[in-house]
Amino acid sequence: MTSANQVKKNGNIRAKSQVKILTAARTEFVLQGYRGATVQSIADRAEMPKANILYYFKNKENIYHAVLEHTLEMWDEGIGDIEADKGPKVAIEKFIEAKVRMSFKHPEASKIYAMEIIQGAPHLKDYARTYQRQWVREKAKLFQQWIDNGEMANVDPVHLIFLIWSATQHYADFETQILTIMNRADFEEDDVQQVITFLCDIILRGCGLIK
Amino acid sequence: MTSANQVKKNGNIRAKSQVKILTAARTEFVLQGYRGATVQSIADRAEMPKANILYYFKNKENIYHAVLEHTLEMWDEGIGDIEADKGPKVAIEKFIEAKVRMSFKHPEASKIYAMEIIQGAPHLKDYARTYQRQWVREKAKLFQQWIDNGEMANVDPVHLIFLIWSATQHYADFETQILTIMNRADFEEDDVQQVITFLCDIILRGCGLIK
DNA sequence: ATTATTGTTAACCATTTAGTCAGATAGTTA
DNA sequence: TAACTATCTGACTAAATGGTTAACAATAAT
Repeated sequence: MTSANQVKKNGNIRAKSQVKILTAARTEFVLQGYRGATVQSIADRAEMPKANILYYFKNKENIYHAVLEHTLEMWDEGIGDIEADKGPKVAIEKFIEAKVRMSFKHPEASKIYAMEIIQGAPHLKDYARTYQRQWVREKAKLFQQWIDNGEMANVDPVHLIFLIWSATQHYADFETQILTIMNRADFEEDDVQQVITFLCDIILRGCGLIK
Repeated sequence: MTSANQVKKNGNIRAKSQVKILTAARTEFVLQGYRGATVQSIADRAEMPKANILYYFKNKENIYHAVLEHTLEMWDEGIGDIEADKGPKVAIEKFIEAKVRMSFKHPEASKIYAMEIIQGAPHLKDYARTYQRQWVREKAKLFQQWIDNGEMANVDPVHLIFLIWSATQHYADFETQILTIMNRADFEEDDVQQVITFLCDIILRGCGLIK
């Protein structure tokens, strides 16, 4: 057996175990918070002995860091960028759609991030924060150009970004409440589409981009 | 000394201690979550011995319940109702303003509520949930009437309520992130006013209520 | 076949934590 | 003053928790 295959086989067990652990951990961290999630509860959910968990991750904090990192990566990827070349209407539409789909597809990711921020982002490194500031600055500048060109109404670009973030993430973070209010057990594709339509409609009109 | 005064004096110590404890507890619960906040940490913040805390509240869960209850009461009061008699424009304006002011004035209240919902509302009794469903139904009906009368654009009333909730509460829950992005240490009255203006502007236009 | 590496697990330990309790102190009433 | 009640607090306990260790099992390399 070649060296490459060997690494792959070992790596497989390792990778599979880690995924299993991180999946269980993500759920526990959402359900119980950082302190409330115990290594034992993660082990139970992953159906492994506790010691096995600590064989793959040195300690609880490392598990959390891995979960957080994975979450942020996925979030970044899934949302991608705002496409500047097709004008504000398409840009905002695409962005809202991406964020709404992300919220319905991976609510736990949004929840973990939300809890982290609510508690004052104690585990988030500075680079994550400054990176975000940079991102917002950049996009705000883009919106401002469209405003200056008369392509959209004169609304504060930074607050517009906050509005889109909050309105879309709400469906992930407040899932429980929304399901209760709508008297539903689960969301379906129709619901997702309806939210996208609603938000695009109202925000685009709010920005003077339709009608 | 009369019996009334006696009760008042005893009640004063009791009441004052309880307020001190609940204030400290609220902060700890926001910062560390339910499990992360220890009775000792609450005691430290309240500058009392731990045993004294447990003299006034039978156990940790009782402290949390008291915090939660107080939070919900305050939230209800502060927001009040949607005033139906002056039409949709004024109603939405007033509602947004009340919610934004609340978010900036009592961010911890919103944060505790948000964390509770994110984790699946494990401590929230059914009455709180069904009460909310009732509230939303009622207000949605009101919006629907305005829509049917041609007084505002045809937007989904329930999602409109979600939008206003999310957009306003965002400034409380994501305080940390927003301050970082805006590169500020604190919010000032001007910021509050700006948010109110921005949100009213964009949402009212989104509902076809201005321009 | 033997050795080395990787994975698995029960048993154990030190520390933290919620909650108890008995006794001290201060304030109130008769 | 004496009895009574509310407040306060250090010292304690039982359970839970994060993490270690040492022995064992499976797999791969030589």
